[in-house]
Amino acid sequence: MNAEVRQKKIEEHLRKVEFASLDELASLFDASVSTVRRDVTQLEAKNIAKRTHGGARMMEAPSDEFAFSNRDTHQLSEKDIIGRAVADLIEPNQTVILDAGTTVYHAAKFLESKTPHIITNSLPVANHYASNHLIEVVLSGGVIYPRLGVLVGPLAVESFSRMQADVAIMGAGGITLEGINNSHVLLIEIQQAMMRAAEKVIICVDHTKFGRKSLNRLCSLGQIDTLVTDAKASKEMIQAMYETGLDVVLAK
Amino acid sequence: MNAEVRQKKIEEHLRKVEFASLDELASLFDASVSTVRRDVTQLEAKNIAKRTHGGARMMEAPSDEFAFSNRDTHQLSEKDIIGRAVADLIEPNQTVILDAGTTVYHAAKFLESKTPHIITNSLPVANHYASNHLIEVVLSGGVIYPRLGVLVGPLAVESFSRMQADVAIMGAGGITLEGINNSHVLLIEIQQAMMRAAEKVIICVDHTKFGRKSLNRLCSLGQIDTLVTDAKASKEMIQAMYETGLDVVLAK
DNA sequence: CATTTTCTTGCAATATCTTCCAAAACCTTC
DNA sequence: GAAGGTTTTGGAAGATATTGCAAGAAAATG
Repeated sequence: MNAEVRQKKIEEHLRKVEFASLDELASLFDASVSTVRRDVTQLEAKNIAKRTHGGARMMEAPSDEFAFSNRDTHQLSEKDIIGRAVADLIEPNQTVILDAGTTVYHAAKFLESKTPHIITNSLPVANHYASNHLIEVVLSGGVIYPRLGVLVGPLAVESFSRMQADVAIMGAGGITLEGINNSHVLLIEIQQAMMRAAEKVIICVDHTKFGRKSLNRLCSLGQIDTLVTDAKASKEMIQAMYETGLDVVLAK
Repeated sequence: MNAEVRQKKIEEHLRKVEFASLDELASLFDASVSTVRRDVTQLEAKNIAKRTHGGARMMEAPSDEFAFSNRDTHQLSEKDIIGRAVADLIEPNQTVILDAGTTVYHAAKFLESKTPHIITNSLPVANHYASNHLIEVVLSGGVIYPRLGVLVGPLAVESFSRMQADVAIMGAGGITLEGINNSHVLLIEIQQAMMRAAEKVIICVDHTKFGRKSLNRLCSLGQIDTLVTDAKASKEMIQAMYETGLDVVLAK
């Protein structure tokens, strides 16, 4: 079997089972353990999977965890750094749309001092401000998508189509020179409504999202105003994006 | 079994049972006590669990951070009794509107087995079901009213004016023979929209609400179908209400 | 305070990983 | 299609990580 095909199959399988041992993968796709180990190593380089001792785990975009009980403290601080940089871009008392990405959630934590008006479809963000009397939070309606705590569906889209905001702060599943992607179809429509409702669009992603293509296209780079990421992001891609006229902010 | 898989399973198990002994974990996942001890140590390092002598405890007890949920602990068991009685009135798979009252919140906890479709403007109710894949929850839009975690305002009213449901379960600030009252002006409009959206209206109040007049009138007794309360409620008033044709349920 | 349970530490057995190499498959060029 | 080179594959050897066990230390129990 072709290496590329095999890796694709491994990826598919991991998407289904989340974990798999190398033995399991080897027998499943009729290759030696050495071979699937190499495959998984390559998948890891592409940020698709994560190698573990004896197996591999799907690299679910960390934005997929509603609980935000993030295990990876290393990346958590990175997201905090990005979050702080995003908050620096916001003027006091602006109306800000926040989407449901984890990176965006971390940005939300640093917005408090700007006393913004917040519009969001993220339950975690809403909960974070729910007991704060000083900050007005508007929650869009919608169906709760369990794992993420995001409000989705027509009600959510329609809510945003009638809003007006100064800035939209959004996450993404992946970013390439061709545009921005998100792995969840349901979120695309909402994010597009958010973009229409806001005068300025800020995308914040950590470096692992660079070069990563997800299934669904959100928009081209020309449709956003500012990109905020951390210093580990690929220098070449950042340079190339900067040359397209995009305002790129490297956090910290 | 893979170490990572095992730790994931331990985490899941702990999320369910909150506490677990090392022996229990060891036999459950077919590993030695030493191994699960090391696992739990790692989970502790990631701030997921806390080690105790002989076992492990989940780090974050799922708690509701909203004011009302711990405000009245003295009547908590009474509200639970009412809540159970309300849940008994619901058929499986019905579409149920839940408002943001504390008594209603307690009813929500007992609805799980009916796999209802839930429509609500209460953040605590939404959070309660947010991670449950089996139950569909629609959250209305609106502005968050901080202390209570209720969604209010035109967006909320409008959301409900476009919904259709089998039952609406609502709380109240006070109830007399002349009708039902609520102290929060903002909620009245929403509750009226809820009533219009539902075929059947259930009001649940504990006995302290009887004879209590609040500032704002919600509706007359004729506009609701069922009243659920506890056994300490005034016998005379209940008898009088029963004679008007209202279906009164005494919980317990 | 003695007994029991659990914890820590060190160690040996096992499993897995890395690195290297040779065989096989594939590609290029003639 | 043959010759020569490149890539991929499977496996072996030593390095590393994980696991289970045992003995002494620490903590809980009554």
